[in-house]
Amino acid sequence: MTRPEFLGRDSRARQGGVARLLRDLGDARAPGTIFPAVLERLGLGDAYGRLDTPIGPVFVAYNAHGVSAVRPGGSAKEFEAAFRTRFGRPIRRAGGLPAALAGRLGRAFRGTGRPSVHFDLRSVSEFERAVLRKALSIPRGEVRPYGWIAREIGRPAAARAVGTALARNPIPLLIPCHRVVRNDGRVGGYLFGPEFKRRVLADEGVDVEALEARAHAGTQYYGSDTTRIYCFPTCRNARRISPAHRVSFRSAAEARGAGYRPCAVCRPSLAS
DNA sequence: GCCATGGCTAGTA
DNA sequence: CTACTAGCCATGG
Repeated sequence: MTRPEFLGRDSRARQGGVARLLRDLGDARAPGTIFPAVLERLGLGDAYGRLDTPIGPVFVAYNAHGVSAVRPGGSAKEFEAAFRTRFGRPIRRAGGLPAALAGRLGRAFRGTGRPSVHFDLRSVSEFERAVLRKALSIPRGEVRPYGWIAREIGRPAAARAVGTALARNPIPLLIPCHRVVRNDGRVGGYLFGPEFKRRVLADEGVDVEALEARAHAGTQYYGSDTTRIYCFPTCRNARRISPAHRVSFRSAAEARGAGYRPCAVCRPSLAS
């Protein structure tokens, strides 16, 4: 049996004490009906609060392990119902979000400062965790294809499964599944609809029009004829290429054929 | 270039 | 085992 894994900088430190004890109880297969009740009694169950963000109000659920769920808009009742359906455990409304958490969340949603929010991803599979972790590495203002995530996590043929994994992202927006797009540059699907995805991306500074213009033109990569390196067009390096030195490629094969090598930052392709 | 269709894919309920 | 997908690629009009 594999140990649960958590994302976050000091996740190791969080595995001590009561949380550790309770998790071990979980490993010993404590009955699912008792386990949440114990957590609840110790104040370690899930609570949630509402938060205003640049893209509107969101509900955020959290517990001792970190943020467990996020959902934009809707009513408190809907959020509670969705949470219970998804996780099968109770949730209670917090009077207000703890000040420290509210501060971290505010910075995370605004994209300022270093990321400092922990996530509770105990309920997701190994594969989904790998996908979500990789999505987390896509910088604000940039996008990467589904197929890129698949390659990066060592499952180059699992692009479609990456889509289904992202569709089940329990913590959208904070884990930026909206930054994952189709290989041809089109925006692709989203939990809350493609329009919402476009809006969030635009809010982060992505030029969605340019994205689609490139899809239209069949441009997948930009290269610099001075460095002979090619990038995803939204890569921070690609954005520094002056128009005079910028070259468009329709495929990695074309770029390589022209003597260009992949950017080490955005890693547009790993093999051949 | 567009769109539709079908095959193929890997992971989940 | 079946029946789903926020995909991808090739093909044909």
